[in-house]
Amino acid sequence: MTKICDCGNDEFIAGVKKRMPDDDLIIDMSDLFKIFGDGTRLRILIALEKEEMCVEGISKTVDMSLSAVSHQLKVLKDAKLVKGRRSGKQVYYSLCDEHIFMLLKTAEEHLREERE
Amino acid sequence: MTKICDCGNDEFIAGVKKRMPDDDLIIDMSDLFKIFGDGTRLRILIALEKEEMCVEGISKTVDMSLSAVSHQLKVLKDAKLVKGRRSGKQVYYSLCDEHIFMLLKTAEEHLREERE
DNA sequence: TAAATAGTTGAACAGTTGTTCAATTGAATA
DNA sequence: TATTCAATTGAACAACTGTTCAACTATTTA
Repeated sequence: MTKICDCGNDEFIAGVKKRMPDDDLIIDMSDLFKIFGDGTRLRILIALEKEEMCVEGISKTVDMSLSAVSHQLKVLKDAKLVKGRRSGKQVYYSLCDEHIFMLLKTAEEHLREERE
Repeated sequence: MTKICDCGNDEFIAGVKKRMPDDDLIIDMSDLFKIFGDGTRLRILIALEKEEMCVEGISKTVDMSLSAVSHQLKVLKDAKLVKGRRSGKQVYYSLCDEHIFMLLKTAEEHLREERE
């Protein structure tokens, strides 16, 4: 008979809702994570952390076709995660923001710890 | 005539490759990010950071059907991000690991900074 | 200017994902 | 025990995603 769960109480739910970040921020967050959530893109980002590279170099490093890499670079560029600078025939890509790399490091460390 | 890009040099590529994390880790990382890359799951995680809740409570908080929430809870449970404890008719869910929450906070802060 | 090289782009396709709906399970209560 | 409530599960379906292929653009070199 006793109500254990407070979830029937609308005020309780409203209280939790109020403490959540606003919807726009949550959408932005999940969009950002979505970008990291693909192996090819993640490998491109990690590769670019090591070296600035042209598309062909990235393609060889991550073992993906030139076209596939170029498509993903566009996604990363649109998300302002990488930038390209043209030099002659090549376009050299690098990370926009080293800052974003803390995210990847944090995830990496978490998983490493989880492993042993 | 001068070769500007070092990407034609196989040793250069091999060098970058060697400095990358191994494939398994990259797959684990992208799998983790994939989970955060969905708005419903992200909202569930953020809600559970605030309060332990039963499925109906979560469902009301994130404005999704009971079934949709339950399906996503299974994904989160399989990934060891949340755990459930049964108490009577209800199952109460909470975060497995507050540690993982640093990731979300890092992303949130990054986006907040980017905004203004 | 013509050819070659580096990269981009759009359409198409297969594979994956998330939600809904209906059926089902598990626990408490009448 | 039969009923009710809370949650889970599986199938189906639509929407989305990532790769490939072919065509195209931009820059350099012959």
